Amino acid sequence: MRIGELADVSGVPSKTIRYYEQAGLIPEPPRTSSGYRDYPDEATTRLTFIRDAQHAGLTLAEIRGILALRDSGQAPCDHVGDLIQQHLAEINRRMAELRKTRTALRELAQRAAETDPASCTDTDICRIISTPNRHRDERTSGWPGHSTASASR
Amino acid sequence: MRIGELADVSGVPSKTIRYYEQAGLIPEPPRTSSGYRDYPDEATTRLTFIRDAQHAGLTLAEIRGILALRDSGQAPCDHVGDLIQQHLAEINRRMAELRKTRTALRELAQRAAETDPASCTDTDICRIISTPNRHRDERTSGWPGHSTASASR
DNA sequence: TTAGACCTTCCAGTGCACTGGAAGGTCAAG
DNA sequence: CTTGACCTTCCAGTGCACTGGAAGGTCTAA
Repeated sequence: MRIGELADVSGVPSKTIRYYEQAGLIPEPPRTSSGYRDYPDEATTRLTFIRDAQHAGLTLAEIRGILALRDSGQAPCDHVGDLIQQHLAEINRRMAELRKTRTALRELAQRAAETDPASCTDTDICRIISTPNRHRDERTSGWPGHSTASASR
Repeated sequence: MRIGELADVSGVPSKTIRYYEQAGLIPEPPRTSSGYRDYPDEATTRLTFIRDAQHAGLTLAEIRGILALRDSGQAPCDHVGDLIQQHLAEINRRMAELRKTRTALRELAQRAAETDPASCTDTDICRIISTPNRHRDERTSGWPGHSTASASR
């Protein structure tokens, strides 16, 4: 498979695929006689994994580490086991943070549901909501006063 | 509370706090007579939320949107409800991706546990594992051959 | 009153993850 | 044999999220 086809099936641009190679995320593929990159089918799986992990918020450096671990396959010394555990802990940490954010958002949805939607007829208000601080020097300080009884953590 | 204290209690550098203000993530606080920023206690909660959401993989633009929604408080028109639902969907998407990554990592841990740790005595091998492609022009193409029976998705 | 810690604005630089474009080689169809 | 799509390398630029540093004002403690 040449780079363009891989780009099509994986949804990752050719440019980005070359960049990933250069960044050590995917190994250098064999070349055709004319110098074109010639990818095996597994390449799509790998790119899919990279994109999944990335959308989940992992950096390329972290993903590179995970992939390297995975590629090593035959040499899982204690150190590698530790690394895997570290990555798992990191992922669990991130999921916890995502859950917190989701909870905050659900509370918001709750508040929104409880207020009468009919009370908003002017589209300008919504525009203000979606783009804050576009209209400076308001009279108010802007700090929301909703119950935040002293800081946690 | 002045910016330095807020930085200390929240763990977010003063520079970054000013940057968040300029970026519309936190409102402009009142100033002391000498022009120093004077933050209310809620500021720490807000910074904590920003950091949580960020560690979860949300961009500042997304977080800004969520905070703006939250600040609006009293004007939840249908449009705002939609936005909340969009953000929730996005977060669920990200959590699904995080779960996929975690599953991949757990399989890895499984493989590592099944192989004899005593088979690895040389620290060099581990060093190779943690920093791939630092040693180019190897004889192998580098593509791992482990069972990836045709691409999914 | 002066040292030192803290604050202000402004502007420039950094690292990550791409992304665009130039300049040129390859290949199948017309 | 030429057109056009595809590929190659290399280098430069972009957007995001900071981060550092200059130049200067403020405040407390010795």
